[in-house]
Amino acid sequence: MDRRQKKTRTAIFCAFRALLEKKRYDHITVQEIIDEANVGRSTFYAHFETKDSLLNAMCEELFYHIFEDDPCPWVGRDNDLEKKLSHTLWHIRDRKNDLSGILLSDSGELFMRYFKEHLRAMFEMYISGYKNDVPKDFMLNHLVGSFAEAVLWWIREDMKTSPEETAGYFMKMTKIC
Amino acid sequence: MDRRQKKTRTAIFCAFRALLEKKRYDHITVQEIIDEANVGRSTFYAHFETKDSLLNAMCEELFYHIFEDDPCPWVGRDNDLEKKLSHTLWHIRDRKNDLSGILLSDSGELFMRYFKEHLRAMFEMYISGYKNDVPKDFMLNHLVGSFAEAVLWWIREDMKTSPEETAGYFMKMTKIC
DNA sequence: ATTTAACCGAACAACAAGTTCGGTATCGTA
DNA sequence: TACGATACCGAACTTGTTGTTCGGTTAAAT
Repeated sequence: MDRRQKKTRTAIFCAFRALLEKKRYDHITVQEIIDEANVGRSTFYAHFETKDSLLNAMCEELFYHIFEDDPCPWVGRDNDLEKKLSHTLWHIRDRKNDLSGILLSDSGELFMRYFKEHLRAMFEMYISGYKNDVPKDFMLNHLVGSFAEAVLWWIREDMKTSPEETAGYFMKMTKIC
Repeated sequence: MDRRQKKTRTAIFCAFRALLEKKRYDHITVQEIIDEANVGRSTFYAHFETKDSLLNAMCEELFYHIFEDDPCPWVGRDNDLEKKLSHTLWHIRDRKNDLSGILLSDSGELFMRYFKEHLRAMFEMYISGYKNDVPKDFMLNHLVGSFAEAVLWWIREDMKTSPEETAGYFMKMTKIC
């Protein structure tokens, strides 16, 4: 990939992130993005079809690193949920700078959607063998929703507690062990 | 309030809801709303400053009925969380027609934000006396997030299970009793 | 050094937001 | 029933956004 392309792409991503911390997604204009990024109008549209495409592309790059870059060292070894969650939190901390701004922004829900999709896949694998009288997808929604909340809390607290401690809080609130 | 105003207001609300089931909030134009509602352009702006104002107004009307219309018959009597939650679910079921479309829509997160605000106030009251080594606001986020997920699941299932049964599922996943 | 490809930016058409205003229809009330 | 108030209508207009086009410029790759 051409150096210029990478430069433009990251400039647009950075500008977009910076703007998201200031205002809501649907109030941001392409004009503002290219001004902030110092990029020509036609260049923007050479990279992304629309503002929505930009959103998608950024989410994919962002969450790829957290969930798919690393082949889950605990899968197949043991089935300790707390360990898995800590592991995930470590990855999230690695991406702190990229993540915290947008997840805490006015439009955080947009990114949360992608985040939850990945979480869902993770928990799905874990609870496949679990048995109680609560419907499977109820459990899944519950775990995904509450863990996502935990991550948000953690970011808001500037990640002062350790990944292990934070995962511990989650386990202490959840009846599944 | 003038009959004509009420008529216009509800026509706009209905149109807005109908459109939300078809497309995302930020892709809906004022033009589409007034076409769907059969209302003049200037009339729309006489009622609402912007599309965002419309969103706010609709949320307020919607969640008012669920959370504030009824003076919480259980407050001060006992402290049974499960009862409180069932009670809330009954109210939600009353508003099923107005709620389900928008909460399941592409822009459901927008409404969820309001919904969670109310849930937060509700849980806050409940856990004020509760003690364990998990931070208070972590607990609050956890409960709000996971109960919101429970409601979404319930709506998606077309509310086939009873409010009591559904609240029971929630309690079975939550370590707080 | 040369070729290839990305970037620039001005100009443009299509469309959306929000305002204004004179005219019409409907409401609440006497 | 009549009358005054007021809500609604809709066309026209300004301003701002989107997405495209194209000829010229700059920088990467080899």
